[in-house]
Amino acid sequence: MTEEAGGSTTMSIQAKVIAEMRARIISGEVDPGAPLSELALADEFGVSRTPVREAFKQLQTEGLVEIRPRVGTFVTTPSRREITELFEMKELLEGAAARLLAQRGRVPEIDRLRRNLEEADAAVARDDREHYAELVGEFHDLLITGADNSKLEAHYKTLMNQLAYPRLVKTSLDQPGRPLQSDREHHLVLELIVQKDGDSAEQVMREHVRASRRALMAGLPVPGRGPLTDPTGA
Amino acid sequence: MTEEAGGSTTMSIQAKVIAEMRARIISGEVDPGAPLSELALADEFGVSRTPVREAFKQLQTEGLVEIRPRVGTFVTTPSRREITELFEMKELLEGAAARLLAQRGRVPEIDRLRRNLEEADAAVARDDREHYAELVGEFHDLLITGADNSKLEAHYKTLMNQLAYPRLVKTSLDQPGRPLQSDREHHLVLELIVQKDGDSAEQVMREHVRASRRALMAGLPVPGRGPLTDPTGA
DNA sequence: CACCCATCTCTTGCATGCAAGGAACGTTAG
DNA sequence: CTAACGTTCCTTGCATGCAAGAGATGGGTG
Repeated sequence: MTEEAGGSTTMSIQAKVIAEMRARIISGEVDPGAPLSELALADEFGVSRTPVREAFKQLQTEGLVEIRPRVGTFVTTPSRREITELFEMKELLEGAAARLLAQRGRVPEIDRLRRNLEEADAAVARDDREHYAELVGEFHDLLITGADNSKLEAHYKTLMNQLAYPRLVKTSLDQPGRPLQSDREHHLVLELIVQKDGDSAEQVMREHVRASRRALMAGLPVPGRGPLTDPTGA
Repeated sequence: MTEEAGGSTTMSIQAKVIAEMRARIISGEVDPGAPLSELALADEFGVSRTPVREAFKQLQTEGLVEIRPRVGTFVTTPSRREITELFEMKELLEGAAARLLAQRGRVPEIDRLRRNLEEADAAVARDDREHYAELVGEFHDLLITGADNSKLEAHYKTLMNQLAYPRLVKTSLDQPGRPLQSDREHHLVLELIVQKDGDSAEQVMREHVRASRRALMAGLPVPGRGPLTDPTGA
């Protein structure tokens, strides 16, 4: 959160552990609910338990792992309710970002959003869902960045990490017709932003988030199934 | 963030350190920018450096301290820009909370808000700013709690901690006429919530936050002064 | 056969020791 | 007197050892 991932030089080894573990969790490389042994990770990275332990502490604050004292550390498994809450926050923050960006007027991010949509149009046209998924991520990131509020950006990233969003996007885009619809909604939002109509931009953006959430939920396996065997998910 | 403060029993000593340090920073007991020595704190709490160190790690993720590698750990000093950003987020989240609460309809928090305002009216009437400040904090907390979104609540708390809000409220209430005005705005917001007019509730709540921010900034010492000697405040 | 209890192992929590890197200070040269 | 340099002290980063607690596993009993 504070330092961004980069080269391996000048990066403390615990920063590397944090970046690596975060990537694994977000990408789904490690399953939700899976136990993370300090010792095993330490051996794997060739370091002692200490930096691994401190990495866990930070990942816990970010909401990615859960440390149960004297028991173990586990990858967080968001309950259904939490997922709903996370999307509510996503809608809120992205809507606000759209409005803020509209208020800022002509800034570089606008151009980058334009280029993003040009590429996206092409990707949709040739049904390249993989690439389109990346562009969707970039679109939302650009929107947030364009709001020019570092706190909003930081909290947004935390939320997306908890959702393991990159993994989810593809699911929603597998819904028939969703990519085209999504692309259209992006165009509309950008247009309203360019017109400096902040209110409408926020409104449409929020509706877009809700739509994407619906498409996503529809593509999920089964309501009660998944790694949510844990009864703590109230 | 994950565990709430409570009795000293069954609480790991690092949790105690975290709670204590957080309280000190928020209350202003330690000045922004002040160095926090691991060793000194460890001695004071009668523990080793390890739990203090882990506490720092978490407080850093919460944005309350800054760990400069090989140099030291310091209480964060939000730049002027960051304060603006934090208030922007405050406005956003509290506005959303008001709307969400309005949508929820009749819930216990509504009654608690009513009782809060009754007490607040009395406090304002007898010019008890101290007590009113507490009630203001409770009002906003109840609003957030009433939104029934744990993520929103968690992020809100983090933001308020970064603002060292409890300390700021009193400043803003020292503006002449501000308590009465503030109390009125609270009443209006609650009324709109009861009427289930979410849109208006959000709008009025956001305006209220902006007003309180203005009152607060007006009461601050001097724009460029204070512990903000750090030129990083772009 | 089912259930309860003791033990045993694996987990993390904390204490401590050592090393590397900054920053500040005193010193010395110009 | 000023400025540059070398040294010293203080800071955190990491490794390791020990102890306490939770969970699993086995044996014993009703």
